[in-house]
Amino acid sequence: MATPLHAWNLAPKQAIALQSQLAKRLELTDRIDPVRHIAGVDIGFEDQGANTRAAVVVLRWAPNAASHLAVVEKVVHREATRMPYVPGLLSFRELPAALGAFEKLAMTPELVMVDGQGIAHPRHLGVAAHLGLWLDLPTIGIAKSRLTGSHTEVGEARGDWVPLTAGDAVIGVVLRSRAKVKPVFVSPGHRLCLDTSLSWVMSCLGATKLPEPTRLADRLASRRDEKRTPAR
DNA sequence: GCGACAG
DNA sequence: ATCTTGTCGC
Repeated sequence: MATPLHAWNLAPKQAIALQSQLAKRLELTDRIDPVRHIAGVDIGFEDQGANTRAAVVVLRWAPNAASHLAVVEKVVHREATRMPYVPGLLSFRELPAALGAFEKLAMTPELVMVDGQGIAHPRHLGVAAHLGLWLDLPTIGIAKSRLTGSHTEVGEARGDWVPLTAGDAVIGVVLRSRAKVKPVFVSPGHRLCLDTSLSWVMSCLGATKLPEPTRLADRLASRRDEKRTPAR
């Protein structure tokens, strides 16, 4: 039978085929509404991996207001883990829970930043790209390490960056988001070009290496957060 | 055949 | 990702 247009519990071979099909639908040019809110998404695991914990944090984007980058909504969603971690197939493991979190979200952000790769993926469909297609929202992938592609050394000053390439194609940038700290890998997910993706990430940088949306989602998705905020 | 390999 | 304490440095 034909490969289903979408599904989560797929055998690796089917999942790979689906990624190649979905990648054809990606829009890598800007198609974004005026930004008022930016969401950060990240996934964590509990009970030795048996359960998946998805976190979405929405920040206000108002450059000239006191409420700039203030948190306006937070959501945590848990569900049983369905797939193991397989390099290149991360979205099949993390997206079900992420979508569950978005369903609980009261508002819709105009831009979404995801912890992981966008198109900087073997078949151009990293978690950020896959999520962008599913939600039909502009997404950007910010990964803490490299999955694929090659690059030269990055300058050590905050803001320095070099292109991440795969053959002749530029699939992302390696950005030194913080002086002397391991760089992050930025790549567009959906409905944005690389230049725009990079400028959004840079404009959301705070005092740490991760842009605020992703940093806060990271904290919420992590077990570390429970120690700060008693479970409930 | 031998590495590399987001979270 | 997760298991985990202290410790080096701005």
